[in-house]
Amino acid sequence: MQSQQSRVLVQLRDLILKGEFGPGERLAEIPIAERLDASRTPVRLAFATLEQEGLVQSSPSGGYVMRAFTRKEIDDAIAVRGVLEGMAARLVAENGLTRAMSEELAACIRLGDEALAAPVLTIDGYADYVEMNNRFHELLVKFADNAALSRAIELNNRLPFAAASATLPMHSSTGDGRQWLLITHNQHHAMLHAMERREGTRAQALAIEHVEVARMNLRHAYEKAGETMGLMPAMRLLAGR
Amino acid sequence: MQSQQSRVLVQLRDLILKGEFGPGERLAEIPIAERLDASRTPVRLAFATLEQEGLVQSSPSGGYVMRAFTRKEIDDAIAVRGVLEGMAARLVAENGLTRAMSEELAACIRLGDEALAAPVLTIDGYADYVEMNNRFHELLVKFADNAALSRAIELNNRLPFAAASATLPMHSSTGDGRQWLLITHNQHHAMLHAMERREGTRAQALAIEHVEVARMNLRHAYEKAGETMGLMPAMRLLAGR
DNA sequence: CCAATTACAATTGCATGCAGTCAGCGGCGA
DNA sequence: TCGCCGCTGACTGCATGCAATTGTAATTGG
Repeated sequence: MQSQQSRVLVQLRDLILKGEFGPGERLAEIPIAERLDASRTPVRLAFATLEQEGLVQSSPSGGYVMRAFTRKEIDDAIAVRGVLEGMAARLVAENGLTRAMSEELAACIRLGDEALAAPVLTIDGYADYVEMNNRFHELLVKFADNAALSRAIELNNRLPFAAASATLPMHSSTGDGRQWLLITHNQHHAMLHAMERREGTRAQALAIEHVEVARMNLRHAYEKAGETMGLMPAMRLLAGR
Repeated sequence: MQSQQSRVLVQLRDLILKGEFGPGERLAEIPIAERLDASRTPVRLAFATLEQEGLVQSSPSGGYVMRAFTRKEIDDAIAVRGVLEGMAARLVAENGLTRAMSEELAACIRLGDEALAAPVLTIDGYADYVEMNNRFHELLVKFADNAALSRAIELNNRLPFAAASATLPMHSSTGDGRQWLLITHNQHHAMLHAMERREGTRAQALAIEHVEVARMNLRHAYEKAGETMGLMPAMRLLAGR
């Protein structure tokens, strides 16, 4: 049995990321404590952590309010992810992949190949791709073997829509979703190829370019806000400009 | 009058960074609460924040213990700072400096010029240089106008010896300390020059190269651990390897 | 009718009580 | 003498009480 505070933290973060609270909304301790079946103390602890993560902000008059995210903030965070993952890819390439690392990444990519093999993308195939994508990015960071880099990427990924797979659902509503997955997956292939050949600069450039699709998805989501809102309730956290 | 929890957080972080606690040492709530003249609650809040910052870690059996930092961790964090500040410099260069920004950076650099003008570096001149250095790096990040980038750099700088001026005292004990300051300050000049001319790639490369001096200082400090320990008590947080 | 002031209710920040748990120490047995 | 077991003391995690402050609403005065 885990502690109350970690349970509350996870559940509260989930609620926030599900768009349960509107931007600027006051987050009162007592209702949340009752809702998560805990006392106010672990809730306050969770707030302190969530403030560090940038999901809530402390109100000058006390207490915490839900943050709003501008489009620029998300876009900037994705750009930062590109630079950080670019560093990770470069480090992996420069340090060289062991046989085991290479295998693990290749196995991961093969899962993506299979998910995209069918001419029409099923829901399951899509879910498989998302999982593969998350795994690939995690492995990349892990193999870079740089704790500060891992921390920076983790912090950055806590922002809504900044993480690797966060913007994937945005174009799934359109017919050409599969096409973009093919393109980004080709970048995965190229990154592995570059890292295996110790081409650090190429691997880095690919990782940086890789996030441009995410930025494009974000742009797309803003234009079709109505459609994406349905499948991504957290969109309401994005303030107008 | 500020809140207890922010006061305790700042004071406790100071104590830690002054090397008050040894690596692995258990940080008991009650003695710390008494020492900082607060109750256990704000101390617990501060621990939660400090854990996010990576300065303390929660013990599996409850409570928190002081973290130890390996040499590789610090070295890696400095490398991450190089990449992030490189991104900042590139963004500033690409977006273009306004007249006011350019002036502010130039004024900052002039202070450095003055501090280094004397043939022998006085204590005051050294302190001026440190302040100028901090300011220059702060301005760089601020002018990049990217919140996610600022956050990442701030988090990274919380690690001991990762921040811009943290490794400066390390070679001040040696006679050639002024020489290295001249070199790094020349890099400041070059970065401003590159940014004014919108040479993004050059500005980025300079910022990345800029941290190599810090890494060298760290190496130096390890070799002369005995000397540096006197003026930087936090060195005891660095575990052997 | 509007604005200002006051009173009240709710909520936060902090302190502390309480129970569960872990660690350290001493004693006992082999 | 060494190792193991049990006990006790302390500390953490959590809940809750209390005071101060803020936000709100109602009432009164202009």
